[in-house]
Amino acid sequence: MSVIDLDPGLQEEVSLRLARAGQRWTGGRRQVVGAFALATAPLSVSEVHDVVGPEMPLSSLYRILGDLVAAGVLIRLEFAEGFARFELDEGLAEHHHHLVCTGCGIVADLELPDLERTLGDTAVDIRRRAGFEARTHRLDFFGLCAACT
Amino acid sequence: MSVIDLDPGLQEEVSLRLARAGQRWTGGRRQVVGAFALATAPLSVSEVHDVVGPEMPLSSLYRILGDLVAAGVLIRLEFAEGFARFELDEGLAEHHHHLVCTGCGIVADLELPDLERTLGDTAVDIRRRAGFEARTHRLDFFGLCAACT
DNA sequence: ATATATGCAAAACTTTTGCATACAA
DNA sequence: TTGTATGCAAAAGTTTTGCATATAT
Repeated sequence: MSVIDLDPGLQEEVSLRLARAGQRWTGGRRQVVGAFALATAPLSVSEVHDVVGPEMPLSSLYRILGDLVAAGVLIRLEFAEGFARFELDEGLAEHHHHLVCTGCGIVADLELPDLERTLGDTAVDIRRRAGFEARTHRLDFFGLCAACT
Repeated sequence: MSVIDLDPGLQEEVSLRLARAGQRWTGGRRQVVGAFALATAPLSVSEVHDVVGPEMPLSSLYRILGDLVAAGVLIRLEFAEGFARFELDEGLAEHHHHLVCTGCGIVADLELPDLERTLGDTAVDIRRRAGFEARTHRLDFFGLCAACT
């Protein structure tokens, strides 16, 4: 695998979150975080594996991904594909949503700043109506990408 | 398992969708659809199994769930739990969203009619901006339920 | 009668875990 | 040095599939 130069700000914030979780800033975790720093859409385990290289055993990769989720560096997503995807957690990347093409399966990131205010208001409303304390939300659109239309 | 009386309107629409997919309205599918007609939140395979009873082999249940998804009767969801959940597809139940408690894992349905108009506008905007033809969307809120707060 | 659906058994695929060794702090 | 992380091997959990039999139309 190649050495990826991480953005210093990202690196600092990631190692802080690892430290808070009692975790160390190791070569394996550096490689995996590097893969996500380059990504513009959520990555599957096998896509991360392709980036970090086959030298990393899948068992280690799964363990590292779980550790990074536990440390608040990654979040785990699923798109009804039968396997998990991961992306950088809040504060390490802009909050965004997803476009999922039901034709070819490609997943693209999408930022909707105008909608965020509305969704924030909705979260307040949900707390009043249902007593449910919404912390985060997830919004995905499903349809056909330009190539599949 | 007990015999569940399906709502006649639901039954008619489901058997229509099955027929369009070249599928038959069988006892097993009737039981499974019955389980979803009673549900107020997405069901996991094991929850459906609990309702229809242990006489139905898991292989048959998985096959029936796949068939019902193919026929447009159910949609498959995943909430990063490591397994799939299913619920009735559009037109067989009101369009709704989900509240997922990160404390106890419970998933509740939530209708947000006011937000639907905004999301529809957003879909139009996405088509203009990204050339992506959004057909449906999915919005889930994650946080703590009243009991877990 | 004929094609589809189901049950059983086996397997495939994703993900997790035990334990010995290697590494970060 | 000391506890955490990784590699290897094995297993667990979820989901899929082949084939013979049963069922819906």
